[in-house]
Amino acid sequence: MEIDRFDPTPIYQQVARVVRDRIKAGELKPRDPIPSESSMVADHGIARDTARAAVALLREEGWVMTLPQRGSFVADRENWPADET
Amino acid sequence: MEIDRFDPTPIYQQVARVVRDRIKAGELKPRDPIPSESSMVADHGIARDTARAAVALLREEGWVMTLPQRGSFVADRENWPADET
DNA sequence: GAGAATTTGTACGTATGTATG
DNA sequence: ACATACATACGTACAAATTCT
Repeated sequence: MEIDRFDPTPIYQQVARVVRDRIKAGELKPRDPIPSESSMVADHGIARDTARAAVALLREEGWVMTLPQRGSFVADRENWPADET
Repeated sequence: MEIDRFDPTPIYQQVARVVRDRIKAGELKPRDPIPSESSMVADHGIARDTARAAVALLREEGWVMTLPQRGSFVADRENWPADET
């Protein structure tokens, strides 16, 4: 189970972790699109707010970049954070 | 009127501008609390989402800092942005 | 100390606008 | 015309920490 609602960790952080782990694992490569807000909502049964918060966190951490009206994409390796999570 | 719904500028940016202008004018000084989300909702007739977005913007710009469960406060002068707005 | 009020954090739902494919 | 995708904005609810009475 990727999202655990009994885990006190905020759901948006859990969702961010799922995506972050996929990036770290190389499953999602630089310039690949990450799941859209809508698909996160559908996949995890979460609210749009929560999906947006997850993406915002990943963006702040430097893992992804968002192009308005186009989507969010895995950042190029130069922009990846060293570790911090 | 401070908030103009016919102005295409996003409302959260208009609200942020109101607070930013009060800081610039010295009406709100470093370490002073800025209006709470609730009071912004009441004062401007906006949703809490919008108020939070305004505060988030001011925080990103460096004008204020937020202490969880306490409020948001005008940042110390050293942290004020040069201009950028 | 007890209880109420305040304030931010999180989360859900919904709708409209705008841009792109 | 239609589907996709993000941005903005409305509403609601509860939790946790702090502050006030």
